[in-house]
Amino acid sequence: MSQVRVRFAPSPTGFFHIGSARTALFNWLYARHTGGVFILRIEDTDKERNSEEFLRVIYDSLRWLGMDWDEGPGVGGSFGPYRQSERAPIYRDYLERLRSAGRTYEKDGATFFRISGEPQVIDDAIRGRVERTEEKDFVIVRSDGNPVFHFVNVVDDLAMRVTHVIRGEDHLSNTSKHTELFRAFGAPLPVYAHIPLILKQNGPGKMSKRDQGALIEEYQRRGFQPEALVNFLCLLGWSPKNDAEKMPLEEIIRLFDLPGINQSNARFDERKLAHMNMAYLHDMPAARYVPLARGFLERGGFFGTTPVDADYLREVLTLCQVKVRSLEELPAAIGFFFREDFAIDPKARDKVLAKGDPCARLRELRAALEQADFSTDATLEAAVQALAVQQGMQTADYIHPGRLAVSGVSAGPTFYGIFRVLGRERVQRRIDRFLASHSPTP
RNA sequence: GUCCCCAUCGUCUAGCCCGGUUAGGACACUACCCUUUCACGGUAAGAACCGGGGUUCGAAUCCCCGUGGGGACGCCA
Repeated sequence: MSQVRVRFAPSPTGFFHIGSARTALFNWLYARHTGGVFILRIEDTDKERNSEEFLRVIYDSLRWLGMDWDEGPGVGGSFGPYRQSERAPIYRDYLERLRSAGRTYEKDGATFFRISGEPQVIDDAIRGRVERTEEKDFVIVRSDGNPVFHFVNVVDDLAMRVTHVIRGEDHLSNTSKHTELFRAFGAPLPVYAHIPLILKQNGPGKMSKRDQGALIEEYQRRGFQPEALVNFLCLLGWSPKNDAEKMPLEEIIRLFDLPGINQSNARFDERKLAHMNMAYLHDMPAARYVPLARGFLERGGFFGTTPVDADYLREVLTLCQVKVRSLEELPAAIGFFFREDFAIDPKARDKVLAKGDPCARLRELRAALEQADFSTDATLEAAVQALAVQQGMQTADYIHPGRLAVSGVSAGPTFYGIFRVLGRERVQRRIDRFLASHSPTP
């Protein structure tokens, strides 16, 4: 069989969303799996609703997710141009073929296609045999002279020698129009593969651009890993059948195939996506994680104009690496490492202050820290344990007020790690400040 | 309304094609362990074959009918 040629054909009429990304991904994966060609074609025949901004979002999102196209805008190819708005002469030629075959007629200024009315049968790669009979002639050229989706879609698939049409199930009912056209051109049908839809996580219906968590650029902005999103997305409607979930892209490409795609719609679950993203973050080597996190924080203006010490930042980031599900949680998680004016969580404070004599413990801790070895977590732990034994206290009696005094919250990375990274001077200063504002004594 | 597609834990799914499983995994949830926090990690528990008819010794698996869900019915794509 000849080389597989698939295409992703978005129209730039809105932001790029999860459903489109998954359709693109399945096409891309199939092309890479088979050694075929992945074509990007822009379906911009609706002049009213197109915008250059949306077009840019499509390119950016595809690139961000790592889906490179072999033919299409920017890279060219033998079957261009790849924007439908630039293919008018081709559509004229094909229209003429239909006209001379007596398959068109004019009405109200528009050009209609005369259907055969024969039952249209396809052998869908995912759904099997599907039969549907088209009942009405339909418009292929609007009265303003612009050709319509069904027509240009088929003409381009024909002209671009597309072998497999992998698209959402919402097109299944349209397929009878398309096969009518293919047959009118005397052309063989491509292989159709109608993939299940992604349903919104709350409420009925398929996911749309306006739904929570629907936009790809949103995940990019929030610091999700594109590999994690790709991994999550490929598992929505497809399974490697071996219980594997987190897989390297090469593995996904190797295992991906049309028969592995299931037939029922899948509901989007942001919690599972968050978990996948966390898994990617955790497994990332520091050499990659640190610059990535740093870049994200810089873009968000986290450091302001203050220069950061690279070594200190690396310590902070690696200490907190296992604490975040996505990079967007980073600023809140590491803020206290970079500023003295961090807020004290009132609930945590009330809880700590309610038990025993935390201020006395803090004074003891501060004094003990004078001699403590800050070089490793273990030496700090030993120092605090020795202090507890000496005072007849629990280490927890020091840990909880200590954590609150230096970070303002009750949760975070390991207590000793925070002290080690912050360093003696800063820890003592924060304890002093906490004591000054929270001691019951005058 | 007409037509098309689909149906396993709350969610994503394996198993179905080629009938015989304690119906498996993951997310989420719960408990315990670890860390005297939280998270991570570990262990355990709960949790599903939409309903009804067939076929069969035997049905999640094959067939039919319901029901439910989704989609399409534009001079949108």
